[in-house]
Amino acid sequence: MSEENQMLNLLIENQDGVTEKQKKILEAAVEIFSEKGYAASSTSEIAKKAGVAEGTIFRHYKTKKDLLFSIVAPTMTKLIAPFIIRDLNKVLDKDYEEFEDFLRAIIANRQAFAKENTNMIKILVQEIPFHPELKEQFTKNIALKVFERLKEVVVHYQKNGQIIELPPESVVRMLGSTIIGYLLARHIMAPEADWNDEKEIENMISFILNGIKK
Amino acid sequence: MSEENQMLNLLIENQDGVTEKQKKILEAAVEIFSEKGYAASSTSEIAKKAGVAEGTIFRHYKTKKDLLFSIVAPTMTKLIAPFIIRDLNKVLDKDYEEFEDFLRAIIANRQAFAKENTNMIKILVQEIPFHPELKEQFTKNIALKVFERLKEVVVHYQKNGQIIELPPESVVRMLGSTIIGYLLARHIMAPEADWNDEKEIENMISFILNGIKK
Amino acid sequence: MSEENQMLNLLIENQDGVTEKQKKILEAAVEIFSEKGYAASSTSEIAKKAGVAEGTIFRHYKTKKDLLFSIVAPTMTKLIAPFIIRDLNKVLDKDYEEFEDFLRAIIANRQAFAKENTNMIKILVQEIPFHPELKEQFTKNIALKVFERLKEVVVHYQKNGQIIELPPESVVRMLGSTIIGYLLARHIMAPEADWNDEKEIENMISFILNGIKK
Amino acid sequence: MSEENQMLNLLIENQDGVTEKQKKILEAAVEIFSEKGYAASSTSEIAKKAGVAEGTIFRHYKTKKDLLFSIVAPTMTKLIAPFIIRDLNKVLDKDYEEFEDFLRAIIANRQAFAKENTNMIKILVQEIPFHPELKEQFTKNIALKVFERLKEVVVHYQKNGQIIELPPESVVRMLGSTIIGYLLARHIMAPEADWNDEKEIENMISFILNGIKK
DNA sequence: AATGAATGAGATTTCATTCAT
DNA sequence: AATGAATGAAATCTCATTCAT
Repeated sequence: MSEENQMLNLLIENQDGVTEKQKKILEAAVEIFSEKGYAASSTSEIAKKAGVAEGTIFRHYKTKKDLLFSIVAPTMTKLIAPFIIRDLNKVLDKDYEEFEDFLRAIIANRQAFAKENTNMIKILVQEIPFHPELKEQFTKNIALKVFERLKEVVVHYQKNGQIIELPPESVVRMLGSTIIGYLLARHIMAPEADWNDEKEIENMISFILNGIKK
Repeated sequence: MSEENQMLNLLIENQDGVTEKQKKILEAAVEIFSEKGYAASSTSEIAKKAGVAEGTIFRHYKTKKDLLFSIVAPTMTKLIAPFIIRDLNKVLDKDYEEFEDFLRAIIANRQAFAKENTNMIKILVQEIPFHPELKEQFTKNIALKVFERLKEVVVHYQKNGQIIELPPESVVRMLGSTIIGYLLARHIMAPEADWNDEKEIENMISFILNGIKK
Repeated sequence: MSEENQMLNLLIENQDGVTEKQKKILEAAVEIFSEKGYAASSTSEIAKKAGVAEGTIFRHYKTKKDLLFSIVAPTMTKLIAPFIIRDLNKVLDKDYEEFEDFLRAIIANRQAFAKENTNMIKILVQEIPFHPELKEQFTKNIALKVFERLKEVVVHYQKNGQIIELPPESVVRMLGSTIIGYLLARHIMAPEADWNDEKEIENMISFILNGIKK
Repeated sequence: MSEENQMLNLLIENQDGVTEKQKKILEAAVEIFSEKGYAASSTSEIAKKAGVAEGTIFRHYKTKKDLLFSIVAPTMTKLIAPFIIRDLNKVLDKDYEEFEDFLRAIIANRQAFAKENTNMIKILVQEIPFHPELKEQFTKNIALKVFERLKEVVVHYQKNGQIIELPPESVVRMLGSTIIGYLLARHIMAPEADWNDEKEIENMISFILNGIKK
């Protein structure tokens, strides 16, 4: 389980004074929230799975919503966005000569991320639409920041003549759709199907670069 | 409101013996489910919005889950899939000479669908992951059927030399990702942003056909 | 029990659409609140004593506080104040020639009231200090109105030379202290002691009129 | 604050081995109990206000009720009653010639007491009715003793012809009502109103002595 | 068919109290 | 002595569902 929850582990390590029980609570909550959705999960079930008394949950998190937010919010603000930015910086710094190499790198990177954070991603995807506070944080801390950075990347490769001169926002959106679409199908919607990742990714890169016109 | 719920209206018309109250219940349920999610919606709120007594809901639908299913299931089995298939048939029958025209037609068609069924789509997207029965129906009745039909279309255009010789499954998936990604962003995630649909769609078509390589 | 809760009965009769169960709930609540105080009373105990399910309480009163307020607030605004005013009006209209007769009448009247509303008075006395909303209502609807009216009475008897020329506010306060002090001791603090009401009241009247100086 | 809690300070000084923390706990408890009532106060809130850990309270007081009683009981048995008796003795010893002077002295004395012990008085008044043990102590240690002593005083002044020949119990009760009624209004019920103490007291004395008959 | 009061199981939350450190 | 994490019993409250009218 622990390998499957990279973000959660970082989240726990990142705070100090987290007791063993608290850790168990967070782990149980992530598992149950991701499986049933926040609203359909009961604190008593979380307590049971965590092996603590129900009261213990509320000693650490004032309300059930608090528990959700203390999982989701720092994951967005402290973990996801910074990591993505950092990775994009690496990419820009190393200055992949070829856009194709950049593409391959970023897909591999996101693929690894999705694999290691399936549950957390499920929670984000499911709960953000229902909690305006989360939606706002998501927009401000992830969507906009990552979008901006990716636009810079695109402009960079447009300048050195490797990418077509479409509006960079559109390019980013289509890039995003394609990659995220694949990752959702691969890890969230049909993880049990048997996928030939390598080939799928090669096809995807070729699609992105050349389209499907003969 | 009624214009925004094309599927719901068809759903209602398609059954006979649907009373006025039942209609109100379904309308209220769709609205509330899509706004808060199934698990966080209460039957009493639905009753209030529908202007009926709490008991009336249970006269028509044995359980709350029944209510959800009687909205979602027939929408999938009787409405969405057949419509898509029918539209795809139209496309094949009319034999759009150019794949680009086909693409343009199908995007316009799905765009119209998304616009007219925002709430229903939200419910589907949110609830399918949590209800295996729905997931199965979705897979069997929509995903597979549509996928199959689209594959035929792709093969058709591959045969007449307009589409590249990638595995048709991959082509369909990438086509799907790109189009669905756009529609979700456009109608579900950020419907309030001001979009220049025409231009976005042109860019998308050009991306699908030619990729982004210069 | 019913005879001991005149105000409660009026309260119930005064509203329409009060079900049998609701009546039982109000009766049980008044009894338990007056015995243990609001904060120390549990809704489950009230439900048990009322012979209803706990949920039934919350169907009629959104919160426990709501239950308290729906007992206390209308008692103050609709029952106590109007009744006192009405009685004082009777007094003024009948124009008791002698202040002493007025005094005797009002004491008898308040004595009867206290006897018939012990529980309700206990609740008022105990809870008003802890709930600003109630305190405000009490001040506005009872204290001030009754005070004003009593002042008029005092002025009336001052004018016709039966009462000394002290500031009427002070006279009213001292009158009030004496009478309320007696009633609280008699009905709330030591109701089980054996009281010779007639004699006590005569002494009190004589005290009020002549003081204790020989 | 410390000046406002004379009894509390005496209470603390009167016991030995009272640690600094214990003192803080008692101070916090008095403040919170008087503000919200015993039943509505939580030990955790008291701990927070006292600046100690939650467990620390229970190191010194076995239960929450213990905490209440260790504030209220000794205040009644060791402090209030002895003080009143002592003051009354002073009065008798000094042999105020005039009953009026005695009255003035005792009112001033009680006024000072009320001013310096508002919170403690609030707690007594609120909690005694709900705790039979406290009620009994109050009756035995305060009510009866003080009552007895006051009766002696009254008899004394009746003998030397300054007080009317009513039953001394009634005289004491009416004296008590009048004075306590004023003090409660003045310090507990409407402390924020602006009072002209001197004048009020003069009126009260004149009322007690001469009644309100012209 | 429709109502809406009533139910009771279960959800969230509070809180006095215990106990290992 | 002091801490504060942990407990679990009980409190408040919610809600799908039933049923008499």
